Amino acid sequence: MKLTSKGRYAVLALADLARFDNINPVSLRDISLRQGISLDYLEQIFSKLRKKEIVQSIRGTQGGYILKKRAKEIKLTNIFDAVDEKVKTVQCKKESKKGCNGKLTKCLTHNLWDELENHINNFFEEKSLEDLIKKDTNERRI
Amino acid sequence: MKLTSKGRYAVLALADLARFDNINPVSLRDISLRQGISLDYLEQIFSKLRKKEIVQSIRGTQGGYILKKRAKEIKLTNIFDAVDEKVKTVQCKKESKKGCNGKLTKCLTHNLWDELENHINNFFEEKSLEDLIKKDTNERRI
DNA sequence: ATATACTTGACTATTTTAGTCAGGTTTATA
DNA sequence: TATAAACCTGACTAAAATAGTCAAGTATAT
Ligand code: FES
Ligand code: FES
Repeated sequence: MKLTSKGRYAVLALADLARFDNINPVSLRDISLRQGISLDYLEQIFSKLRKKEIVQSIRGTQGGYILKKRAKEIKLTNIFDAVDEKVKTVQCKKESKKGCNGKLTKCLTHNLWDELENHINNFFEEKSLEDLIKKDTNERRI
Repeated sequence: MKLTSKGRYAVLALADLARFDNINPVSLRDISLRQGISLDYLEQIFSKLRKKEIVQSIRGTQGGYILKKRAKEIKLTNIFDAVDEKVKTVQCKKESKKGCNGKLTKCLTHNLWDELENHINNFFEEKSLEDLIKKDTNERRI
């Protein structure tokens, strides 16, 4: 059960962006250098973030990205949703009445995994980008 | 971020085992048939569970496995630990002082992922096998 | 003009997962 | 004591997912 680097990078890059956002657009090149993430990979990620209206792009020289919403309004849920990082604990299709291997009833552990999924998603619903940069500023990191 | 089937199967198989445990040893063949898990795969899993003293094997005809501890005392944590299903959210080594890409300080998101890891592990610490079969018996499933 | 920086889609190496397979050993029971 | 049920072990492998790379653009501030 692990977090993929796509999700991890998306949040990291946005946290970086959020810190410089108030001044100028931030170029992916800068984020790439500061955070050690491949530029090409960042582009893939930001393309998705833009489509979900989490960031806005500004083209041309001195261009870059800015947040499209306030940091407080961007929850981890929104970010993960944008980059298709999803939490999946059950094996069956959740909507279906059928169980794990096409059985007629849900398996012994179905409810447990469902609870787990909610438990994790709650965490993502609660945390916003703002929480991240607030905490960080206190500790003075780069 | 998803649960692997090794972890899912381990818990499912143990839940099945726990329900019949009071009478006779339960053979992997039975679990395999009831839960639709490959016998060979189950053997791999139970070998690990045995090494961590979660189950005990009884060889020969009419043999099988029984729980080595009370269902109440077997937490999901113990099961996941046995089968090497681990929660991994940070990219860096947790013990090390260094950050994500060998940087000198921890990255912007390190604390966040660490919180997440704890959040998930708390869930596993709280749930025992007993919780699972109790809940199930109420609902009469197979 | 031109360099900077966004944009897109296809492609690929690596790693992880989810098993399979073969060849054992042990022991209850007929 | 023969035999079949069931545990035991390690090596192997196909498929899926991940984590990128690469190529070929377009837009715009200076
Ligand atoms: S996880 Fe849903 S039925 Fe098994
Ligand atoms: S996750 Fe630990 S430093 Fe980035």
